[in-house]
Amino acid sequence: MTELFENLEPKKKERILNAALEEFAENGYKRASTNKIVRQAGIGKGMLFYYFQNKQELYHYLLQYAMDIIMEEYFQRIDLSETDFVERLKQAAQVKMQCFSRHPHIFNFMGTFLLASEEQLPENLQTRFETLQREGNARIYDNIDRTLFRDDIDVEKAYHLIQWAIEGYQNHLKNKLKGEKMTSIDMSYYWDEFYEYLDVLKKTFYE
Amino acid sequence: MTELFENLEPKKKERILNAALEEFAENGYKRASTNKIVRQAGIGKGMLFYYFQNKQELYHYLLQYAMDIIMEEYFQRIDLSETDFVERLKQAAQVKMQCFSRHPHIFNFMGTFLLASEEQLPENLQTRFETLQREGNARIYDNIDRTLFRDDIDVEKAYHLIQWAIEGYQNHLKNKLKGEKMTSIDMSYYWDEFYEYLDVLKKTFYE
DNA sequence: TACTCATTCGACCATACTGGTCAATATAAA
DNA sequence: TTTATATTGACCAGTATGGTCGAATGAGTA
Repeated sequence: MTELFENLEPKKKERILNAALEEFAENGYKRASTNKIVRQAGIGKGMLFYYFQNKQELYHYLLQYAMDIIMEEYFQRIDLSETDFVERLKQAAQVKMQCFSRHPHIFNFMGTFLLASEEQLPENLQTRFETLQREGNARIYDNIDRTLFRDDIDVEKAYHLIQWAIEGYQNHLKNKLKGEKMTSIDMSYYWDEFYEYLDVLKKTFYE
Repeated sequence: MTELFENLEPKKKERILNAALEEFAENGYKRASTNKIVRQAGIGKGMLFYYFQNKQELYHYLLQYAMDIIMEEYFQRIDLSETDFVERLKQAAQVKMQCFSRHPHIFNFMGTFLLASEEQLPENLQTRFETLQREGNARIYDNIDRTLFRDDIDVEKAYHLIQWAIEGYQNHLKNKLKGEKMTSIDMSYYWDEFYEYLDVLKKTFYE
């Protein structure tokens, strides 16, 4: 069925993808409205069900699509040769930001999916998802130089605390910038602030 | 209108409160269903609109109620004489947990309210809400002994990093225990683990 | 031109649920 | 018995749902 969709003009395809990702991101699977999606995408109702058999097939397609992007444009680009944990996370944050600016709805979509886990996935998607999680973990923890840490603390705990702190900053920023147009914001200020926080983390957790 | 509700048998009152808090917590204001609330509370549809003029009045009542509880059973019980920042947050976490076990839906309800901010509040609730926020901040940051921190880092940044890290642990725990019945969990293990994380924070951020 | 076949649309469908009403009761008090 | 209060759920008009389908359009071809 979906070959029809694949062969669409890229612009139209993207409009539909974005509309659908956004709607599912905001409302989860069950509550997302196909009516809103077609309205937002600027196509007739019939087309959506011409490309996809039903709402569920569309959703599964989006999941596959989102996982592919996160794998290829985020996880795979995290530099495993960087052995400094904080630097690794710094680089990961940069790559994530690039990925986000190219695909603004992907992360919200995945976030809603993770939070809700509303419906059982078919097996291929389920295993794909588990692979994704494993790869994500590996890209953060593999090949880290543990000797950088002060030796009076548990390194595993340090990993977690640093990660939580960084996620905290990112959430804090997301809240602060909520509502503002991303294009009109000077990000360099926030990157600098972010780096300052990272320096504090290094100073405190490294010896 | 609400005096009728206030004078209800406590058990019935509580059933209605819990049903409503849960429904609004899960769905936000607009999507919450009064039908589900009455079904869950085990009362007839008519009664809800006998106690409250309409959905909105019910919602505002719940907001007031939730804010009162958070103020009196959470914020006010945070010990301002504890000047050690980490210890302050530790004690706050304990008090929060007590409050949570007495009122399991309050925090989810407030969380959804904060996240969505769907509708404009009447002035009295709005100012009440701002007071609550101010008090919450004060209870965390007032009368902290800043000299405990190592002097090669910015104390304000340390505040934030520590707070984010602790929130991170709490979220991590919430996810981990999601689905499990709270009553069947041995919390003492997780408290110990939590304290270990706090010790790491002290070791790293204090001098 | 005439015929074919892939696209595209949106009115339409049965179904479900919404917040809120109200006439009918049950219960209790006087 | 009368009066006042509590309680119910069938009912209302309105909205939204996922999905269908006949008709129209357009492109390519013979």
